Amino acid sequence: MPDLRLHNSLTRQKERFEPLDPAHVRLYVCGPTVYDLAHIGNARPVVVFDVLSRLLRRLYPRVTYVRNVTDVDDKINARAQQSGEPIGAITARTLADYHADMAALGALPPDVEPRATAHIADMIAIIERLIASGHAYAAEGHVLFAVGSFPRYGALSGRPPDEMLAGARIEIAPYKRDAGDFVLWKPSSDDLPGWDSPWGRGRPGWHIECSAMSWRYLGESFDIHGGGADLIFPHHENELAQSVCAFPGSGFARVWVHNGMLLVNGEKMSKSLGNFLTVRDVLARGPAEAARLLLLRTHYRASLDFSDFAFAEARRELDRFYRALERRPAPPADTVPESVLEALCDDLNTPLAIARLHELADAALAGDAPASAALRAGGGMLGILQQDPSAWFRGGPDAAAIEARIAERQAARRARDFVHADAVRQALEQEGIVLEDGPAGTTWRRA
RNA sequence: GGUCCGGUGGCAGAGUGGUGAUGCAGCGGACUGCAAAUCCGCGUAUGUGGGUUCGAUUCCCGCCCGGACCUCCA
Repeated sequence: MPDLRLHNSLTRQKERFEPLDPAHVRLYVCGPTVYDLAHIGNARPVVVFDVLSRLLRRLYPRVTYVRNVTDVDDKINARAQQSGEPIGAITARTLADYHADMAALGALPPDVEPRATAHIADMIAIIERLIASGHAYAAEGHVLFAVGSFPRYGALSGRPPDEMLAGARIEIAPYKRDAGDFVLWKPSSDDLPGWDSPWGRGRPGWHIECSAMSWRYLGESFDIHGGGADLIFPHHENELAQSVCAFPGSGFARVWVHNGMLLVNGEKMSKSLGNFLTVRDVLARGPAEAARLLLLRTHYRASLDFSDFAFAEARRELDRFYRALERRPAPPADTVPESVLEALCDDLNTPLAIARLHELADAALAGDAPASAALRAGGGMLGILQQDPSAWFRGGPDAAAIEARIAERQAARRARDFVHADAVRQALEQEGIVLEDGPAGTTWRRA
């Protein structure tokens, strides 16, 4: 079994992964803020960390994967105000949609999916600890984290605190001691969600929930913290500062893993730019499995330019894999080939793992049944190639009607009426159905 | 402006201090009634200028280009 090596954003180096407790690996990933449909950029970390969790489960006896749900947030409040829909309804509906979309992309649910609103007491407990230890202060109903109290502030994002503020385009609230201080707790007016606290009725700042929920489910120190690269600053920097100051001596997350951004036409996909493509949009254009493969064809830390062309290409690649599986049916096997495991263990090199799958597909097409079994098992590590090839090629409605027309063509061919036979072929081709004549008869697939 | 990341064939995309993976597309051939698929074969790439080295795509420096973060963001 190869050693797992991961790139740690904290050290900016690839390091050998050594769990705090080899009997129990703990992973925390930042999840969605539930106010709108997930876009394909939101799906990238889900798919990436799904692969990481599958790999960890293969390598270690027990893994706890926590992914939070942010269900208290000013974007949610704004959405509710704008549409008139109650906050609870928005978050419940959006979370259900999120679950459906991520399941369609083949992502397994995390072990724990805690919601921020269910952990207000944990957040208050951490804030109290921070105040007691001099790392936070209350001012005008707010509680702020004092960045000056934490010398290592800026280490994760690589920004010395003073420089960090020079170009910041934020208006500095007058009650802040230091321009970089950030909100742990803020007051809520009556029309906004709020909870009673030692500082009055209010709601949490953005970062504190992750400190609270990771603490609650994984402890003061855990192994891996994941999320999008855009979260490094300020979210993860702040989270790290809060947690380490609240629990002195703890290391918080040992390894920080960040996925690169998804681009559309060379620009970052983001809600503010309005150029986002929802997972739904993507699923309407092609198979979910092709979307998943597309997300894994690029190394997770690199940026990935989403395009229809790449989506179609991913689909053709899957055609090849499923063709190999169909030609050489293999019993289910869960012996993941070493070549695939080795690629994944090298900082989750999914593009290389996919290249290794192609080697197996070649062997399977040449008649090697064990290679076919290995292909399916290796695909399983990536969360692909688990469906029946027949469903991949011929799934969907109208199968019976298509079969009937193929039979009609076969009759024509037997009668050597090739004009009629070709007319049927062409008609089906117009409908996106490709026929393949072989020694065992004619088979078909959707192009 | 500050910090960081990256520039590999037509496209996508890995690895590597010493003959440059893999896929898609393209071309030629085999196979096929015709196709499709498959198989065989072919071609084309390391942004740029220096440095280190016997040798650099790989390490170092400058430059150019692209992107991210510094504000909600996956």
